Amino acid sequence: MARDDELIGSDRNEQGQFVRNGGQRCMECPLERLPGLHQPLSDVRRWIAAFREGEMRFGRGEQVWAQGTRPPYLYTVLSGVLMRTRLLEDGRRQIVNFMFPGDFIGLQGALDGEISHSVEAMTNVALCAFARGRFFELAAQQPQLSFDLTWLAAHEEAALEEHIVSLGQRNARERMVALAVFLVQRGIDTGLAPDGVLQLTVTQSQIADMLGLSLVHTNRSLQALRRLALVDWTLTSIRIPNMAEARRFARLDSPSPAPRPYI
Amino acid sequence: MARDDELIGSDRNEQGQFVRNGGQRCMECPLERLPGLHQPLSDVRRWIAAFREGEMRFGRGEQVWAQGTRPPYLYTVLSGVLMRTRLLEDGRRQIVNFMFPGDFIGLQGALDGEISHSVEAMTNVALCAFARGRFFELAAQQPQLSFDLTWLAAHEEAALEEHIVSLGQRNARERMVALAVFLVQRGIDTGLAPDGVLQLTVTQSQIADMLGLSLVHTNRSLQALRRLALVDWTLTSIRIPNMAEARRFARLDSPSPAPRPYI
DNA sequence: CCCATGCTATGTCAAATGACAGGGTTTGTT
DNA sequence: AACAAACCCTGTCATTTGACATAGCATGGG
Repeated sequence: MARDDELIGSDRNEQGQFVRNGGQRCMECPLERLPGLHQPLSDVRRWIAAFREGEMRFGRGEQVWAQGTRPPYLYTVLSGVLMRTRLLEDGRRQIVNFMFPGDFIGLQGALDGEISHSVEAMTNVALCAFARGRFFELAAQQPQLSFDLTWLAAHEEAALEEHIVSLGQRNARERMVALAVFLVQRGIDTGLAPDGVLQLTVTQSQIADMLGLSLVHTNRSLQALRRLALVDWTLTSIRIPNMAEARRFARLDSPSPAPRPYI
Repeated sequence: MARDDELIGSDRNEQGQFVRNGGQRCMECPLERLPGLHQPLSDVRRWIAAFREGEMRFGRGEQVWAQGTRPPYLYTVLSGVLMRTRLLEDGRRQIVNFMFPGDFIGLQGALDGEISHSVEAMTNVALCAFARGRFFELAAQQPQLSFDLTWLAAHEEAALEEHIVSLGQRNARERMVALAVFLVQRGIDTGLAPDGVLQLTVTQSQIADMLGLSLVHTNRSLQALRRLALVDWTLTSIRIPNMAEARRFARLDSPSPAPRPYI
């Protein structure tokens, strides 16, 4: 997992560390090297560099956003993995989706007041921070970026759609395989799983909250999948011995190889 | 349900009727009167009028888009209700979401090649058709529209998020109530349920496919809700006697009253 | 070393949900 | 009247999933 230790910390927050900086570091953006991303043109990049406010860091388990609040910043994920969760009043929790490097956090926050979900870091993460108030400038001045943003929104929508299909139509084991395939694929695309094994700490309780299953049933299903040699999912890693077979088992379509833009 | 009979039909399709026209009818757009929509400025509207290609009509049950194809047009819903569905190879079907007047159909289609879902008319519908190929012009020339599009995408995302919470955390009855509240609320916002009762033909089999339940269990749960006087959902209408109580039962947040933009 | 903590595993029973089969009702057609 | 189609309802039984209780197993701190 992204281990970003050399913190240039300045402003201490109750959660997260803010690193104000003019943006010249954009020219050595960590997203440049990632296989699954397509790079912005250099003048667009200059504009992004001027737009950004600084960098933010959070440790595993820290909340980046809290449901029902009004976020001051929007972010692009520079490194690490986060999850988007929703809480019901009675304590039930649903994990809605995941964010990998290159993903944009905050469309909802940009346009509405309060956000309907929380965002929590699953690993140590580094985020590129933009001011929420200046969001409209982006659409007005940079049609390409606005287009990219719409692209990201549409693809996020497609991912949620897939998740809905899982929850609605697939049984416990199929759901797990579908989720594992999704995560590993995103890991490969963003350079977090170069060898096809995603090193990511996910507890069974988190898996349960993603898939809408009880903890116990999650445990049993994981064991079954391990026995079937379909998915080997431990606390710290996800391994899929045979990707094609896993896809077939969960009745997943073949992956779409389109490179993602980022901001 | 929208009964648009005075067809000025010209081009007969195997499904749907296309009405080519320059767009002067935009100035008497049926979306103008709807309570939940916020109207575009008049110069933006003129631009939309020039952008649009014509009008398309479909009857209940007809497919507007088929999963896996490459749609030539993008649409804004002028009247009627549609649903977005996904099919698994083995025949299982998941209904992903619904489209009401003012909704934009096609972000995914605009940006990718093939679309991952089908779109089917639940009533007779009229759609405003835009050419897919000219989509980028919109972002480049009309920042306000591009912004609105992003707004719609973000809110579609929020709706799917809510749906995921339902499927993942709520039991059968709660899911039904949540769905009923969602549909009736959208009906009220778009003028389809002025008296709080949504006149919309939905079969129990469709409800089952939205909620990820079996047909039989759907039937029983519907009856239970009728007995509890929470939701009275018949083949042709949805009535919620006490909205506040229904919301409490399904543990739904209060509705966000933000008016939607449209294109 | 002990202890606390957080996570995974297992057993037993109960509740929710699904599968199958069949009957009833409405509506439209001949 | 007869028929068919599409939908809704009900009974019975099987399967999946959840609830609760408990045990095991690492890891880290004193």
